[in-house]
Amino acid sequence: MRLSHSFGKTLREAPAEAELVSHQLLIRANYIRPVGAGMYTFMPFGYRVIRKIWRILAEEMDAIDGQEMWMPNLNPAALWQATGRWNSVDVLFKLKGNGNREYALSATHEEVVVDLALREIESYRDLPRMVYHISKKFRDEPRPRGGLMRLREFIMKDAYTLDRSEAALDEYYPSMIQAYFNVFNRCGVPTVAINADVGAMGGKTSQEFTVPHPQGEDVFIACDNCGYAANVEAAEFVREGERPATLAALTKVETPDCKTIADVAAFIGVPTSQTIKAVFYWWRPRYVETPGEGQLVFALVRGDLAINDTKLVNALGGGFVRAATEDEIRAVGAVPGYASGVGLTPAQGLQSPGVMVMADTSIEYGGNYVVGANEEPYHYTGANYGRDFAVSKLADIAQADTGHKCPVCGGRIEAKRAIEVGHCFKLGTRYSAAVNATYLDENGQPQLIYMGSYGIGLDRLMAVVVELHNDKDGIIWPDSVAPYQVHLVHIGKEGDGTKARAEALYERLLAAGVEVLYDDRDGLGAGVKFKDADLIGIPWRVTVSARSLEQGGVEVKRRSASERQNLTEDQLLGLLKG
RNA sequence: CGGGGCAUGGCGCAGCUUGGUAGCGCGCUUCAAUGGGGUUGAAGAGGUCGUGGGUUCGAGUCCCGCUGCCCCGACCA
Repeated sequence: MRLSHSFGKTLREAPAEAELVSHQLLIRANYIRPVGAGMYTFMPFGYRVIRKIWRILAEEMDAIDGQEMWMPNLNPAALWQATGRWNSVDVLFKLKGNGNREYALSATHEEVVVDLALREIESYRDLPRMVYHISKKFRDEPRPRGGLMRLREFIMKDAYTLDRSEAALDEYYPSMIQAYFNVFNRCGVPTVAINADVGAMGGKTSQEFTVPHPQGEDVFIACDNCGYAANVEAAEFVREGERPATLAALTKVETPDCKTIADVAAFIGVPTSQTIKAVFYWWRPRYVETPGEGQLVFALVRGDLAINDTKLVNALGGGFVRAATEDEIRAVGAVPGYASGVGLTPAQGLQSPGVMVMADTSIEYGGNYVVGANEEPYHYTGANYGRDFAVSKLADIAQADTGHKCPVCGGRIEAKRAIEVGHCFKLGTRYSAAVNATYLDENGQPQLIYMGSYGIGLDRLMAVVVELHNDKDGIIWPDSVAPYQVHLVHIGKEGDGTKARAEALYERLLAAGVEVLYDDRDGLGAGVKFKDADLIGIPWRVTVSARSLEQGGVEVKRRSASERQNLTEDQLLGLLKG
């Protein structure tokens, strides 16, 4: 490619709104251009990087018996209604065609795949199968951000496995995990696989592939001692503390202006771990909030811990929660700031009368608590679980954090930020059951197909590569995903004969099958061309100039290194081919 | 959805406090010089100041509405 013919150009300054390094560099170096919030055009260089990642993905998927196909991005509403996700996936883009026909833009492709499986898979002889495709996904994200990090329209490799049984899926699963590590390693992105919440995907378990990064959106828990790693939405930890030997009497004390745990603990003179925090949520079964649907959920956790919403939802068996309003709280007889389970009658379940009181198991690891009196401005001291208040359900709903005890080895865990670049889900029969996708086993009996789904966002992966591979001058692409292998730079003035030599080398490299970006622009100083080369970040820089010719040929420099060496053209070809 | 910020030429910004018909750097065009780290000089092109309304003799500037974009949070397959 001749730079003199390339579409678009590099920018000296990035747009002010670009904050992430990858965002700034990808725009400055002419890889991407913004179109709207969460929408980007991949310029020619950028698209070449996407194609490189594409090829790596295809190779790794093919290596584990994957078959690449291509599914539509426009889906009939019926497909999504059949699995129940038409109304439960909040980020689903919905649109209407002529008349009343409704469609969804593909947010993912479980629906299409399970519908295909329903039609194509008849016998156990048709299993197992693995199909994948690389195409656009559309999600109405409330807040796109970070350039390519979170988009409304993005490119995803999504693979789907169809198996006879859970055991068969379990057997295959590790090869997919390995393929994922291969993909990320080949792209120069070392990842950590962590246990994660399955979220709206449904299913049993999932592994998230993340890259530790200070500006990542995910928080995960890691144990340096044993290697335990999990997303905070799923991370477990050991509750520490003991029940006191003697239980104090329940005593009401006046606590003026004590609306937070810290206030109360300081006022009474106890550690926060000797208090119980009460948090109110409004739970509803579907994302869409309908008046009259849903109910208040009262969540309790020991005062030194915090509640994790996702864990709470899982403990409730699904649905959605938001913070309850003050009116909703008062309606059940609790007082915001002075609330506790004392005096409340816990419901047996979501459908039963009474107040749903969810408590973290941590309240069992302590006692003689300071809790709200449900009366302003009073708290109780000496409150004990079981004697003074009851709960609907004890569950693991507290968020693990730095300093807590590892559930595996008892070591100290740490909370870290990370970017999620891939996710593997064991879906089980979540989708096949919804549409009754079955096969006939050896006995002629219909059995549900076991599914798995496995995604990698190409755009986000590209951004992460840049986050990990750059310096003050620009991008430093790993060879595997670089848009070109060689950045050929010509420096010289008209009539000095250098241009002809550069042109000849360009033709020779092309003939040898080398991917070359050739800076053939006339009249530019060496500084401009070198700055652009550094910004664009192609692995090899090859310079043809009067100086290089005097020294016998071409000057060769790795983008990642500072040394330069002079080689003959033959040596250069040998280097690139070797 | 809650909080904050921004919107002036392709990009980065000034002008707004105190209303008087828009300016700087980069980039772009032309010419000349330079020719190994965003080089230099000269001459140019390019903006109904996001949008709708209001106040005013007069609005980029003041007031109200809307839209878009960015950041934090919520949310997030």
